[in-house]
Amino acid sequence: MTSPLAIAPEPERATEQVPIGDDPAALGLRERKRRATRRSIEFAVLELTRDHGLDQVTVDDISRVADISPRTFFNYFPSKDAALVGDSPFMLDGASAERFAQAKPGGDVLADLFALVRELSLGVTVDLGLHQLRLKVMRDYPELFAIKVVSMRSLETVLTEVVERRLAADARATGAVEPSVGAWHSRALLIALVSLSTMRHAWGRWAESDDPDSLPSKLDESYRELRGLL
Amino acid sequence: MTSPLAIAPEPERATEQVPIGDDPAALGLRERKRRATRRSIEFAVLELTRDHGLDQVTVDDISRVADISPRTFFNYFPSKDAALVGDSPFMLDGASAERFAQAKPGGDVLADLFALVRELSLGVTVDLGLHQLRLKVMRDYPELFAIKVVSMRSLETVLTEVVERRLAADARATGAVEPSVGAWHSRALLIALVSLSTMRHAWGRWAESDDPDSLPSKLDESYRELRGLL
DNA sequence: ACATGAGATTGCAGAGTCTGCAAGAATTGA
DNA sequence: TCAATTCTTGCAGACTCTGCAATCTCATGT
Repeated sequence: MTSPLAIAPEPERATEQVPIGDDPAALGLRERKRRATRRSIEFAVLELTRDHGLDQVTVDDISRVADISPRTFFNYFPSKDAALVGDSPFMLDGASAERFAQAKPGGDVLADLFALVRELSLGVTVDLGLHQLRLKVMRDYPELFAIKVVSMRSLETVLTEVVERRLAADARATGAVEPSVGAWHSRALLIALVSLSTMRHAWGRWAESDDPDSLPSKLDESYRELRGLL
Repeated sequence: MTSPLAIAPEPERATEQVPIGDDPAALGLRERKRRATRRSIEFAVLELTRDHGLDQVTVDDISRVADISPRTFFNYFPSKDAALVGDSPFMLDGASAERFAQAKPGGDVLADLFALVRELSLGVTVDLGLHQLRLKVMRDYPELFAIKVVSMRSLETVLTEVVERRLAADARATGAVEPSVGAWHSRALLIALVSLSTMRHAWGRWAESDDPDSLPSKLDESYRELRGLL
């Protein structure tokens, strides 16, 4: 074990150089090859798992199928698990986060947060085949959900931070002086956690469904159900 | 990797023979030794981590400090991580679960569930020294929270199942025919997830605090804050 | 007290994950 | 085409974890 739960993707490749909308052909040969390799690894690990079972797949197997050396596998993923679960479908970009953090005060923070997440989910472009294969495998091995959840841990941090900023801005605007900074943090954390579990709920139902485009609507449903709970 | 995330404690030791209230001396020598060994392993891994860092601790080190063979380590814990995070403080026992599942219909499921969890948390008897050491280490390495969360995955399953039974019983009693079984399951899952994230919230604040007995009150606070959100 | 069996500990061999390093191959930009 | 950069690969090595079989310890009935 290097550090427990090495799941996050590679330590941030430089995205600066890559053309924004990641056009198909506008990419250099290097980047295209890299993506292809990454994809073939993800396919390999999923197919092998589907066909032989979660515990029966070794990095050697994966590498053989993906046609790379075992060493190269670890240039792409920090662990076997990471290749299995893939990246988080939710990626908060700075601009949206800023907009949320500085929305007009007095609004419903939870509702706004969900609107934000929903918007992000619209931008999710999944590789169809990969996506469906992954969902199928995850249905067979629910343990993977847990890994997936852990891989979203960074999202928890980011969400908490942005909610905290929002709460602070709100309070500043309305003049309502909340007790302490700690209280805001606590509240922000709770909001983030509840949102995340609702996202997880939606995500799970999305995984069960057969419509890869239904994530936003699942999010809506889960959010509505959440409000109904209370 | 055997199965990803081997974190759950040993495959259910027979609890039948052990005197109910696990009295100190009433236990056989065997059981007492076993507990001592387990404890010394947990201590060893935490102390080593505190002193040398999460990534610098090997099973060999742990075994040396705990004075057992490396092989024996794995007789007690399925993985290094498992020893690090220890058992879940929440353990749903059959009787309480049953009582919850069959409570009078029409009640507030979420509230009842929290009452149940709160009650469980009262029964948590933590080894003071171990507990505080663990919290200290977890403060230094927040990644461990993620592992802890994963280790509570079984709780998610159990909670969902019991909530589902409760919902079913409720509906049967009131005659209100919910659409489908799937809807119940979905609802139960959401309730379980939201409860878990609130528990996690409380747990985190408990970990930050210095009062090892404050878990129930933290749960109350988090629950109240949750209701305030909506 | 003693024999017997169930349960625990240990060493060993072996499979598997993951890292650092350095040499060699491919891509890029000028 | 040349030089800089970036990738891939093989190799050695540290570490995690499992199955097996020998040995030792505790529990139990007589």
